[in-house]
Amino acid sequence: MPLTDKLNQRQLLQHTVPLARDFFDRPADQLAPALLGCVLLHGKTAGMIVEAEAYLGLTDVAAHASRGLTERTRIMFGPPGYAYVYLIYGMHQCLNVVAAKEGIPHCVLIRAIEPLTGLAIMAERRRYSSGLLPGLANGPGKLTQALAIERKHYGADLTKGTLRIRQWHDHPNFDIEITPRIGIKDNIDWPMRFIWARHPCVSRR
DNA sequence: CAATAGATCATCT
DNA sequence: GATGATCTATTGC
Repeated sequence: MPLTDKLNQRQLLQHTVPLARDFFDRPADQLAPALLGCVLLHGKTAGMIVEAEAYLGLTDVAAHASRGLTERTRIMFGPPGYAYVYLIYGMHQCLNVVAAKEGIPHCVLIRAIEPLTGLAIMAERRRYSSGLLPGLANGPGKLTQALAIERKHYGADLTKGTLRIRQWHDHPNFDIEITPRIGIKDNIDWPMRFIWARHPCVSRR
């Protein structure tokens, strides 16, 4: 049972518009819900963001940037709209979107997408053959592998280029559910995980 | 179904 | 030298 694209590349570009830099210029807890429903593209593959977590920089012990500026966290201290990509558990890449103004190291972790175009390419990259849509990119490590996002994309400009985020001309209507974040040890009760409510492609139902 | 072990390495202490 | 913003396979109920 091969997965079929919901849209082709032309239709996707026709129905979406680029995001300007100032779209990203807000605190992470406001950017995260705003990114739900937006489309993340890389080359011939793309998916709609359905789950994201906010990390609030210096005021958030769970955030990498809370312990200050290092070689790894440098990009978060710069202007918004750039990619913060890092390796976790020795094997998975995680994609974050830098939020807020220069000097304020907020970011949003993209945790799940609904695959829209290039599904066959994504399935091949993940060696995924179950034919079930939800499992293809419902997790931070799964989506980066499906979209071939790696550490070389650290610092990529997400407003343009091959790795980028666009917004629907007609933004979809949906409820947002907010829960605590996944997999962290500090600030575990903070409700900073934003989910497209009842969407099948969210991680950890 | 839920719980858990193991894989694996850049980054920071 | 320890530690993860994870995933998968496997075990056990």
